[in-house]
Amino acid sequence: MDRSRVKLTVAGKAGQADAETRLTDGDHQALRLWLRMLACTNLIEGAVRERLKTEFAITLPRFDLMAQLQRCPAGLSMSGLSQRLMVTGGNVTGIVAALEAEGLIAREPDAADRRVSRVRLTEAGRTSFERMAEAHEEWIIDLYAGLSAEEQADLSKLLGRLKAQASNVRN
Amino acid sequence: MDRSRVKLTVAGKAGQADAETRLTDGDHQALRLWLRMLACTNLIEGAVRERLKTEFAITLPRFDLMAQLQRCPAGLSMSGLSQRLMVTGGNVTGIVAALEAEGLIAREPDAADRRVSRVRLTEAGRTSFERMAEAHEEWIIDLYAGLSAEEQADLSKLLGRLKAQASNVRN
DNA sequence: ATTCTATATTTTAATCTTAAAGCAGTTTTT
DNA sequence: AAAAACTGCTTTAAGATTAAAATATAGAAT
Repeated sequence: MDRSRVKLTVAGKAGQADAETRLTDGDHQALRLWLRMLACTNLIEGAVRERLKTEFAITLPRFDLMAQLQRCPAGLSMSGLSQRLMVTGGNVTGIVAALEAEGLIAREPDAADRRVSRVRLTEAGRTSFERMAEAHEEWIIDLYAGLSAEEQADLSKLLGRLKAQASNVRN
Repeated sequence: MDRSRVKLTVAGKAGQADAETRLTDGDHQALRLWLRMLACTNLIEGAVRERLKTEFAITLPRFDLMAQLQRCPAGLSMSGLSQRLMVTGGNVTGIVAALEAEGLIAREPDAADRRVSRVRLTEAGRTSFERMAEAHEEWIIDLYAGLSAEEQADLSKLLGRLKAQASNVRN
C-alpha cells in the first residue's frame, strides 16, 4: 500500500511518475482518491509557483500576501494578515520583511495602538500585483480548461461537500 | 479578486475563514474552483500532519519516505527515493539522515556501485510503519466518509481528467 | 495606581524544500 | 589508457513554515 505524499515541482517533469501511479490493488478507494487529489493540487500549485518565479521573480507566499493587501487598500495589521493567510505570526513577520525590502509594501505604526503595524501595498506594489494577478488568473483558467464549465461545476460541488464534511471530522 | 493560497493547519481552527470564503463576485469560475480545491487539500493534509505528529511523533515527509521503503523491501537508492518522492536529492539526504538517527531506517553501501547507498527499513522501522499506515488509512477513509462511494468515484474521475489535461498545459 | 491578563509582534530553534555547486565514482569516447 | 561526460550523493544558501518563548503595549480588576 502506498500512502505517500506527492510533490510535483514541474508539470510533466520527465521520468517521474507521481505516487498515485504506483498504487496497489489493495488500497482503499478513499486513499486512491486522496493521492489523486494531492497529485492534481501539486501539479497546479507547482505550475503556478514556477511561473511566478520565472515570469515575475516572486514566490507564491509573497504573492499571496500581496493579494490580501490588495483587497484591503486601507492596510492590514500583522495579525490580520496572519489570520487571512492562515499562517503563524512569525511567518508573516518574515514575508513582510522581504516584501518591504523589495519596496512592494510599506508599514506604518498604528496611531491608536502602538503594538500594531499597519501594512499596505506601495504604489509600486499595487502596479506590480495587478499585472501578476491578471497573468495568474489566466494560468488557472488555462490549467482548468480541459474541463467543461459543467464539469468544473460538478467538481466544485463535490469539493464543497467534501470540505464541509471533512471539517467536521474530529480526532 | 482573491487569489491567495490557503494553509490549514488544523481542521476547523476557530476564527479563521479560508481564502475561498472571501472570494468576490468578479472572480472567474476556474479561480474559485482552484481555491476550493486548495482548501480541501490543505484541510486533509493538515489533519494528517497533525495526527501523525500527535499520535506517532513523526512528520509527513518522514512517513512518506518510510512508505516508499516499505514497498521495496530490498531497499532503495537515494536517487530512487528522490524520484519516487518527487523531491530533490538534497532533500532526501536530510530526511534519510533524520530517520537513520531515529533507528527507523539503515543504509548499506552498494556492492556493485560505490556511489550508491542502499536504504531500507529496520525491523523497528517496519513495525512502526505498519502501525502508522493502518491508522493513516483509517483517517483518510474517515475524512472522505462524507461522500458516498459514487460521489468518490465521480470526484476521482473528474480529478483524473483534470490531471491528464493540466499536465499538457505548457508555458 | 498597581497588578493581572490579554493581545500584537518578533525572535529562536527545528524541519522541509529547492537550486546550484562540488565531490566521488562510473561510463563513454577518443 | 586518458580525457570527457555522466551519475549519485552531499553540501550550502535561501526561503517558508511552525511552535514556543520573549517583549511590548493595552485593558481590566482591584
